[in-house]
Amino acid sequence: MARSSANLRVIKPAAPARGGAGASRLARAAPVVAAAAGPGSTQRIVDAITTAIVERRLMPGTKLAEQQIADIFKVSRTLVRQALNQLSRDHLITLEPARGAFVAQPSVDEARQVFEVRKMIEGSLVRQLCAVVTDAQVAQLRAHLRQEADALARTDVTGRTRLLADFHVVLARLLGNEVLAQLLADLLSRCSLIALMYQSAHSAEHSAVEHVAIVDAIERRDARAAIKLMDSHLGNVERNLQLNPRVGDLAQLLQPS
Amino acid sequence: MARSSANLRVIKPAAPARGGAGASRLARAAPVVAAAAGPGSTQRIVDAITTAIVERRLMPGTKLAEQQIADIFKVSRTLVRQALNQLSRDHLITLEPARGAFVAQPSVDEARQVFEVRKMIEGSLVRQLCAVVTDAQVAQLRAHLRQEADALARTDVTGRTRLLADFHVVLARLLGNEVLAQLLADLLSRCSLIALMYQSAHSAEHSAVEHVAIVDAIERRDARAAIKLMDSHLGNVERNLQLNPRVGDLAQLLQPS
DNA sequence: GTGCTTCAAACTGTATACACTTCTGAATAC
DNA sequence: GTATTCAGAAGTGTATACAGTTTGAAGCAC
Repeated sequence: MARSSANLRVIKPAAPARGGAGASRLARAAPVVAAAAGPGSTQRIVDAITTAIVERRLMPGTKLAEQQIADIFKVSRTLVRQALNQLSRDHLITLEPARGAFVAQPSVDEARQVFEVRKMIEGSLVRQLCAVVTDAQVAQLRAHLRQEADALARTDVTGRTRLLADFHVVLARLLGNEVLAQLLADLLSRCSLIALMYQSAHSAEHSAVEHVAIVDAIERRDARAAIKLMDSHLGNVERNLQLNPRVGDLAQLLQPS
Repeated sequence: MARSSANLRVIKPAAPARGGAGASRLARAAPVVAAAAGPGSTQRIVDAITTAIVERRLMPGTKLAEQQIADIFKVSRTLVRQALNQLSRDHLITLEPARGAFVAQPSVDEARQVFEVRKMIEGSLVRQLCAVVTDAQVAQLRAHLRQEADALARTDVTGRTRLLADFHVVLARLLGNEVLAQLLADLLSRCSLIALMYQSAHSAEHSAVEHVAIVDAIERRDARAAIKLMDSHLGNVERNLQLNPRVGDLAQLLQPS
C-alpha cells in the first residue's frame, strides 16, 4: 500500500560531512581507512544508508528496493543485499521475506528495552571508569564536551546529534574495552532511530549540560554520583520521547503492529 | 601452511540433536519453527556451522572454503556467503579479504573484555531480577537447574555445555527484555568459542553449583548477594581459562597476532 | 642445496541470469 | 456500484558466470 517509496533517492551529503566521518561512527572493525571506492564498497552503502536514516533523510517505514539502491551506487544487487543484511543486523532496517527491506520502525516496547539495557551497561561503565580514569582521560572528555558546546553554538544539528551520541562511546572507549565500545555503538545507532521516530523533546542543550555533570562526577571519582547522574540522564532522554507517532508517519499508525 | 582445512566435513549430528534444538539456542529472531529446508536455508547453514564450532568439531583457525560448504549443503556459494557474513558478525569466524573465512581465534585480550562486559551486564541483570522476580519465575529457574543436574548426571557433554550457557539467557529473558536477551546470547556464543579455545579447567559441576547459589540468592531477593555470587561465578570461569593455547593449535602460537 | 621467478590451479569478489512470489490494475461477474 | 479474478509488471531469492587475487609448486639461476 504505497508507502513513501517514491522519494527514496539517497541524497549524497552535499558537503561529504568531513570525509564521511559522520558515518564512520557506526563502522565496524573495518580497515578503518579504506572502504572508499573499489572493493569493499558494501561498507560504503551501509554507511550511506545509515547516515541517511540517522539524519532523517530516510523515514521509518520507507521501502528500500534493491535495484533502486543498486542503480544509485552503480553496483549490482549482490552488494546491495549484503549491505541490507548488515543493516538488518543493526536493527536499522527490517527484512520481510519476499517483500523487501524497510527502514525499521522500532516499537515503544523495543525503545524501552534498549534504554533499559543502556542504563544497565552505562551505569556499570561509569562506576568502573571512576575507579580507573586518569587525568589525561578526563581532559579528553573535557575536549569532547567542548566540541559538543561548539556544535550547539553553531546550531550544527547533524554534528550535534553525532557528538551527543559519541559521548557515550567515548566513555566506553576510555575503559579500553573494544567489545564494550562496539556493543554500545550498536545500541546507540538503534537509539538514533528511536529518537527520530519518537521525536525527542529532550533538548540537545539539556543533554550537553547533563554530560558536563557526569564528567564532573567522574573527575571527582565520585562513582555514586556519576551512576546517579548517568541514570537520570538516560531516564530524561527516554522520558522525553513522545510516544505519539510523528506527523507524516501516520501510515504506521494505521498498521496493526 | 596447510592448516587443518583438510578434514572440514561438517558432520551432520548423527542424532539430529532433537530437531536442531541445540542450534536454535543462538538463533536470531527467526521464524523459530521453520528454517528447515526450503527458503531460509541460510539459517540452516549458520546453525550447522555454529554448532560445529561450539561442539568442537571445527577448531579455531580452520579455513571455511565457500565451495566446499556449498557442496556439503547442496546450495550455491551465494547462500554460503550470506551465512559466513552472519557468522562473522557473531564473531564466530573472521573474514580475511580475498583470503576467505576462518574459525575465529579470539585473543586473550578479547576474552578478558568479553568477560568484563558480561560481569557488567549480568551484575545489573540479577540486581533488577531480585526486584521484580515472581515465585513462578523462580520455579522456572529451579526447573532449569534440574535440567543442568540431569545433564551432568548423564555426562551429556553437549547438552551440559548448552544448558550452562542457557542459564544466563534464561535469567535475561525473565526480565522480559528481548534486547538484553539477544545481546547476552551473542556474548555467550563468543564465550563458547573462548572456552573451547582456552580450554576451561572450570568444571561443569562447579558452574552448576554456583548457578544454584545464584538462584538461591534471587529467591531470597537478596540483590547484594546475588550480584556478588554472579560476579564471582564469572570471575571463576574466567580465572580458570588456561591462557596457554591448546595442543594442536600451536600454529596460532607462532602467528604474530 | 638455496633462493628467486614464473605460471597454473584454486578461491574469493562481483555481476548477471533465471525462477518464483508479490503487487497492481483492469476486466468480469453479480 | 461492489467484489472477484486473473494477467502483466515489478521485485526478491538463488544459481551461475566471469574477473581478479591469492596460493603453491615447478622451474631456473646461482
